[in-house]
Amino acid sequence: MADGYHHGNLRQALIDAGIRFINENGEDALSLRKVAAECDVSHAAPYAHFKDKDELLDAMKKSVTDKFTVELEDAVKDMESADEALIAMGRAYISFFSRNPDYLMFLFGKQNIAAHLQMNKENKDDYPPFLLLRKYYKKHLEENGIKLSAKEQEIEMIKTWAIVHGMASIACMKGVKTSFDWNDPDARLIT
Amino acid sequence: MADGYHHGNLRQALIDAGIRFINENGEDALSLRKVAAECDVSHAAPYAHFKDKDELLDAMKKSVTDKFTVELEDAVKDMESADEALIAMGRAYISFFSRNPDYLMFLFGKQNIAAHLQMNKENKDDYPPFLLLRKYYKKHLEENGIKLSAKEQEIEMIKTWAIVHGMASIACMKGVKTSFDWNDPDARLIT
DNA sequence: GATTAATCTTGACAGTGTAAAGTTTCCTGC
DNA sequence: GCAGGAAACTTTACACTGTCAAGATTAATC
Repeated sequence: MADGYHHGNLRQALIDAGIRFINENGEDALSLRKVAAECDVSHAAPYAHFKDKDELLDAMKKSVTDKFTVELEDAVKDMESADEALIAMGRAYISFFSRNPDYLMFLFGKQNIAAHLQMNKENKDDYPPFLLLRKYYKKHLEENGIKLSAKEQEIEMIKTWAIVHGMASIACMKGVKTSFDWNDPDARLIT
Repeated sequence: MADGYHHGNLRQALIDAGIRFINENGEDALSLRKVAAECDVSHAAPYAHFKDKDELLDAMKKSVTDKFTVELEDAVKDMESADEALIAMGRAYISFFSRNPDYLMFLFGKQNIAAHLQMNKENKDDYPPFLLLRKYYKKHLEENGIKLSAKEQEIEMIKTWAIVHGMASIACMKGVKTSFDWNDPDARLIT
């Protein structure tokens, strides 16, 4: 069912080829026509599945985000305490982008992560990794008997996310060389 | 001297027009030809001043980085203690990108900040904002009589930078809505 | 088996970055 | 003052891009 005029599953093939392509050549070099060619299909074929280039990029971002979320969930899954879970999550977060530095800017580059996820407007901050953080951060507060106001809670949580996301960002800055070893397990991330 | 065949100061005019353009239309919409047209000059004229589009973009980034650095230095200048200086610097950092969210991805988007700054290869991490942080962080350690190994020092400093840069990044994520007020002076940034 | 919808191809168009060759102006030494 | 060369700019050209419209092919439905 993959031969002949109809491709079979072109939509997914385009997404996969696109992700493979930016891994090898970077986002800038990606063009609709090359992705189409990679799938042995004419340059206008993608328009049967995506409104425009951005819609393909959004689908690719969603696919990468899914992989990212799975890694975070895996890291957290066998941890006994919420504290351990948070640390494991932070390490997985940084590790993911250290291994795939191009993904950081691919995912957050346009900064409208709401666009490629279909976030419902009532609950705007349901970015999956953020949801996971929120869940374990709450658990962490409970387990340690820490009482904070809703506002303080949000601030502390964002600070936790910020340090992790900031480290991932710095780790991905090719121009800045630090003596920091991003995979050093001795470097504590969460205070 | 700005009329006729020779423009006078086309190089700077292109940089300024380019920055103005991405402020209004975003980086994606920027093209060499439009910037050239904005300066009333033919589409190939920029090649007398820049090797290619990337070189113009690098010059624009350098210009934005300079403005950014000035703001950081201004924020720090009248502070008495290094602790105050660090906090002021962090707020100025976040404030700058909160006011100009497009700049964050413009500066760090390609992640090769070494490219648009002429960093000498011996001292790779002399990114101006980073140099400023290093200076005041050292002062902070001295003033408070804190003794750390070189490695610990680096780790703590990166953590400080990470939380500030991470907050700036999150503040710029249009898709993620937090209840965090990025200009709230009560939100302490440095521990 | 005819109709219809989905998928894909072909051809076209304006916009892009960039290179080559030609034109205009400025600058320097005499 | 003026030749000659360097710098700045224009014109022309080309390959590549995203996107649209029209047509061809296949799959799905009744």
